[in-house]
Amino acid sequence: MLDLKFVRSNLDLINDMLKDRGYDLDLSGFQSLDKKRRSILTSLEELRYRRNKVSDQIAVMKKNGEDVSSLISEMKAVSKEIKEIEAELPDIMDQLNRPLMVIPNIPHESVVVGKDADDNPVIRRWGKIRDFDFDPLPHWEIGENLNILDFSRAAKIAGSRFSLQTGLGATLERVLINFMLDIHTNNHGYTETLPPFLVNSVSMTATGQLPKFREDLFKVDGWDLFLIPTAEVPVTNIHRDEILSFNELPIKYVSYTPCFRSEAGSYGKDTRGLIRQHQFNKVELVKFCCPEDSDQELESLTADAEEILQSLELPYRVVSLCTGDLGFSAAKTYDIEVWLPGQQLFREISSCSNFTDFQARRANIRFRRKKGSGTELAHTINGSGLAVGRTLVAILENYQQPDGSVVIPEALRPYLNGLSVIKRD
RNA sequence: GGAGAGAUGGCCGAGUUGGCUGAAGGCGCUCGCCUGCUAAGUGAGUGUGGGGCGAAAGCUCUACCGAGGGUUCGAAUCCCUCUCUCUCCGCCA
Repeated sequence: MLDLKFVRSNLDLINDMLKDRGYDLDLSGFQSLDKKRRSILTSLEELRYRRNKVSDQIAVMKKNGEDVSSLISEMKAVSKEIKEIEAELPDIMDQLNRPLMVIPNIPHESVVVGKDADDNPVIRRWGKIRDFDFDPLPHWEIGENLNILDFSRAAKIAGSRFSLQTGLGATLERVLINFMLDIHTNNHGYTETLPPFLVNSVSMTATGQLPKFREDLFKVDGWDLFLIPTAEVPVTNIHRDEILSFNELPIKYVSYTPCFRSEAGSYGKDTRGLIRQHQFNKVELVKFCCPEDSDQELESLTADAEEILQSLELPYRVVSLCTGDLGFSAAKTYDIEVWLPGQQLFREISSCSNFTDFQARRANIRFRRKKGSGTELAHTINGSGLAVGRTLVAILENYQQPDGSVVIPEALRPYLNGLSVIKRD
């Protein structure tokens, strides 16, 4: 959410921004509505002032045994008027908030103006793309051949877009989670957290999933609970409605959670394999920092995520999302895309974003530079470090051998009692 | 699921016959003084959101004592609903 005062006085800028992002939003009534809000507020507060004053007066007069009946009947009318004006306010606030809740964040000045993913500039590439002397298979064939991925039984248990991993397929997933958590806690200084996997609607609103993206979420019937689409939601909400102290910033959390997404609107897309699932595992990095540091903190968080791929020796590239591809809450986003030789494409494996104060304003996450000074909104940054299932996919496809076996990356072998290759049973 | 108790400022904790209590007192914290270090002592300050005025510092009004309603001229204090916490029982990993 953007600042009401900022929007009020920068409507032209906002409109240009919306056009760059490809949004169609009419904000023409905004200023007059806000003016109305303030005039209502002013008259309301004047009436309250009178009521407070006279009520005190009544107390004193009563003590002295004076007659207060005329004042009371007068105040009765004032109170009635206050109530009537108060009743108007929620509606006005709602009308003002509705556009405010659906205006996306303002892109960082470094973000390229563009239409869609084709306009995303590639920032850097890492690793050498392997030359295969055979036709590399997609991971679903590798996995089924090795008996570690079973999509048909997953469909029987839960339906499409679910997966069942067995034997080393399950172990590898678990080991990858540990591997990522170990690197981020030991080498990068993140604090590990294990949050609730279901959250209430207040939390979902604070991080921006609600009200705009309800159809992407799984809701628990009969409860005010949703399955989290990413650990970003519970972890960012750790500090909702808090005032952090300057010297504890930046706060850095790493969190493994399963993620649940309805993938509404993606029918027919990536229907095969582990790429687009209703449930998947992710290790998420979340930072809270002060405004002047957030650009740099995004860079370092992205580098922290990249280090996982480097350790696993998986080739990737980093792209910077253009205005048309940028997510709703983000001011700037780097997507890390891993190379998948079985499909001959780069596939997003991490999305690292600086939300500036956009999430913090909704979630009411502030900090104070020193005792007695005012509060400021913190900046929030997060990114995957990494999507676990897609990392497994990348390993299967990049490390596959002509005989159908898959070599285990060196860095993972200590986690697997030295196992160096997954072979057919 | 059943029975009971509670929710006040960064923390602890008063306030429950409704009215100078945005909130006593204590702790913590910040700034100053004093004591040649440390400890102790001492003075002052120390919530957030919103509105108005102001270039700013600031001044002023308003709201907030778990959340939302209600009663009343007036509510932290009374009534209702909800949420959360704690204790006991039941159940369970």
